[in-house]
Amino acid sequence: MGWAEVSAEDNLLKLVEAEEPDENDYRLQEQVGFILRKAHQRHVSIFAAHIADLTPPQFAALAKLRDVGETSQNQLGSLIAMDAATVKGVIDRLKARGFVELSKHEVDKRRLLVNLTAEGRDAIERLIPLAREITQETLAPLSAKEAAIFMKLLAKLA
Amino acid sequence: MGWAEVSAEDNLLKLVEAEEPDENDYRLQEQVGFILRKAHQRHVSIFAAHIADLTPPQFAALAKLRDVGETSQNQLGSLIAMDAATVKGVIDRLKARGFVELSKHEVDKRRLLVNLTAEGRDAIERLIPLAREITQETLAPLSAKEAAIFMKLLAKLA
DNA sequence: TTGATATCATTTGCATACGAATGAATTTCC
DNA sequence: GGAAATTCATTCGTATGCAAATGATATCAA
Repeated sequence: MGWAEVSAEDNLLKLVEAEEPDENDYRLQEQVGFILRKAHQRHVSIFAAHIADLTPPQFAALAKLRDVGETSQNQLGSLIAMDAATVKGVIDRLKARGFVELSKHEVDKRRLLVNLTAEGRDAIERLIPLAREITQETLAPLSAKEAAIFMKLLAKLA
Repeated sequence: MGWAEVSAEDNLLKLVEAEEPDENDYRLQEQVGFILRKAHQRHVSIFAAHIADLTPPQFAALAKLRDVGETSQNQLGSLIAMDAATVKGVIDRLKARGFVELSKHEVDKRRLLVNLTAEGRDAIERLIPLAREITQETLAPLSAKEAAIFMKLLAKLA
């Protein structure tokens, strides 16, 4: 096969590819959702290796309560991106462990107020240094500059 | 208070800060794990809006079976990042819907082989174009160049 | 004021996700 | 060949995560 024929075939191929970029070609491992799920799994695993007795959602609830003080259960949920059903379970388990206490709102009787106990406050203060390590280890595959770019883009996406 | 005194205080502050960069300052919403969780939630929500009758893990199983053909249940799990317990539930539900069929490995009697049914193959072929839209919409907050960078860094992280 | 809406919380049902324990079958290694 | 280790799959328990339905309370508006 001569040089010109190969070139013609190449050009035809390119034309076809331009029309149908990847008709039969769907690569699961390159899809953002699939990799996002794996990255999240990896982070949860790193978290568990550093903080064995609390899950990331439980930690998030304690950390946010430390920031904002007493809030209603649903309000806390919206601050840490959990719907009402999910946050209830998280708070129930934190209450069972003595990290938070619940009380009724005086005025609005619908609201259930959540607050840290002394034990909960001790726990979150003790765990925050470990959480810093978790963040570092999660980002460890990236250079400092890459990590900064990644965080900016990830925030845009979330 | 004189100029020199202010300067001395500033220097002291800077020294202290250099030792303890952010003792009391832990911002949950800036931690990679927290944002990763939110980004993943957003993607799942976009997925559900486009593909209502299948979850992302179920879709991943079908898409991978389309790629590799018949495999054992555990092997499929490792290809799509699911442990044995999780993949079993996913495959059970796909089987109940007629998308996959199970058979015993002739030689190695421990293995449970999974394969697409004709219906499963039709479904995945039909859904792949929607999955492309899901990827696009998930990445929509980023420019093309940003998306390319993000995917490269995310892959490094996962 | 009261009737429609909206908000807060709970419950149920379903679907990941994973550690740990178990049992069956296979492989490895002495 | 046979004991030990490994692999495949299942089951159980616990913990998110979300949709949908429900009940109680609050707010809005006619």
